[in-house]
Amino acid sequence: MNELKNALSGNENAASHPPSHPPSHPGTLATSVYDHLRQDILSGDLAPGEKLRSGSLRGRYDVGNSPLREALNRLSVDGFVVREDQKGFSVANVSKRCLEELIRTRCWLEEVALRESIGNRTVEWEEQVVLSFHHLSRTERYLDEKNKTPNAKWSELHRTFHMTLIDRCNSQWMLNFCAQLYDQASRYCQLADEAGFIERDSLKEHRLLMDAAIDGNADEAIRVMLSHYNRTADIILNSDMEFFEA
Amino acid sequence: MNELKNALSGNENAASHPPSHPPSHPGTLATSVYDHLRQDILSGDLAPGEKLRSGSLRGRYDVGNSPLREALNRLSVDGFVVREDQKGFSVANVSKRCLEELIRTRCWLEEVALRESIGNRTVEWEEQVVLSFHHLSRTERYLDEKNKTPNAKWSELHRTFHMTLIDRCNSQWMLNFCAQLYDQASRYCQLADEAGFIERDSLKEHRLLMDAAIDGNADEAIRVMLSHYNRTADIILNSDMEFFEA
DNA sequence: TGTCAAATTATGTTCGATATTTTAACGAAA
DNA sequence: TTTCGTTAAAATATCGAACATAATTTGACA
Repeated sequence: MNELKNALSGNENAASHPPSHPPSHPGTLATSVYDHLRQDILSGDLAPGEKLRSGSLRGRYDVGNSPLREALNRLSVDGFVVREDQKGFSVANVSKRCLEELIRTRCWLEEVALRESIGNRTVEWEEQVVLSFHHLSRTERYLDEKNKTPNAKWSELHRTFHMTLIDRCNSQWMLNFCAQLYDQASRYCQLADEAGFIERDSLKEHRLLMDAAIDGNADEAIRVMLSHYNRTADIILNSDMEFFEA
Repeated sequence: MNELKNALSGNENAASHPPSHPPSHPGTLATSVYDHLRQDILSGDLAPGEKLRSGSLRGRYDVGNSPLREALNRLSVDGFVVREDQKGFSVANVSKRCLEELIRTRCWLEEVALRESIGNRTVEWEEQVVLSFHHLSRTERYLDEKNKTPNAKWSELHRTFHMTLIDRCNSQWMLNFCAQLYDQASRYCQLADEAGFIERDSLKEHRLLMDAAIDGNADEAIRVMLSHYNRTADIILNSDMEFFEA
């Protein structure tokens, strides 16, 4: 009967539990809904602070109560969704203060992670870094230059590049934390993008970062990376995001 | 309409999931089960690697399927439970390698957090540190010195002391990460305790840590703290825990 | 205009149905 | 006899829908 379906979807990597960005295979409905919800929150399709009523979401994703609840619970631990006992779920809010805290934390962690990773560098790692940069450089930031439609492929490659840099830090915990912070920051980027983003030469910054990293120059790599993050944060903070201020 | 409500609820974001040790009030059944399960895993009552069948757990906690599933999902993001699509849940495994990774990560994060916290220190904070140490010093490590029955009160105060130290790091993310790592490490401690723990003068170590911290001597405080963590790790690694290796 | 209670809505939970995985049994080939 | 592969049966996980409970709104009344 559906052995065929099984055979086809069979080769899905276990990949333990590193939050891989590309939606994992719809092994269960709950997981599928989790991926979709996460994507919709990340993209701003579900606005910050928005109440997540089970009724409307059941319709939106065409699923029952149980898988929906599972997805929401997982997201609430991730920090994308806020749960209040007896009062349901809502999309996590954003604020300038939260963004500052987020970026600060991210800089702390990635500085350590990058230094370790560079300290443990191998030839394979250097090649991965070079390759992921190359892929990034060959991909357009926006699908449509006019409307600044974000290119999902670029987002994925950008994430891969940054995660590859710290990949050798030798701590799955660290990688998970950094991935979580990356995704949170990415949400701010996408939300700001909606409100008209400011272009800049991010490719050059990434090249500098890569060069320093594969040269084993940890101090320089960290310097470049931190200023890269801080500049990004400044741009977002100065953008006129509808969700900011009060 | 509800602009007012939004404005009011606006500043209560973040703090997503401050894992307070004392079981939160049974707001919902799922939350209650979450607390119990977490406690039982932490204490080793549910052994590492053990399969968590919904049937037996439903009986154990006397609840239905949904709240149980909710609790398990939350725990799986916390890292106490491993979820595999279509194959259910099981208690996270432990290993020497995992412990080393855990401690390494913890040292990285807490070094940053403690330095920041000391940098931002205030009179109130110093008083909190002194007080939490005092409470700790007045509480027995074991309820029963003979059998080395762990004193839950001491565990809670110990956690509070360490969390108070880094409380002023000015990042809820950092505090959540450190709390998560603390709880993971605490699980190893409790498991090792089962297998006969080695006593040591931990109070003296804590006093040194406190003294350096309230003196604003960050370097010394960090030195003491890291050696405290590493020594703890060594003791556990050298204990004959039944769950280690194969 | 303010307060309280009924009505309404939404959330949390239980239970039963369905799909998947695991276990066990059986039999053929080495 | 042992090993391996196949198949049926049991156990388990996932899901949907009805039920119970709590929060919120509505509207009557003072």
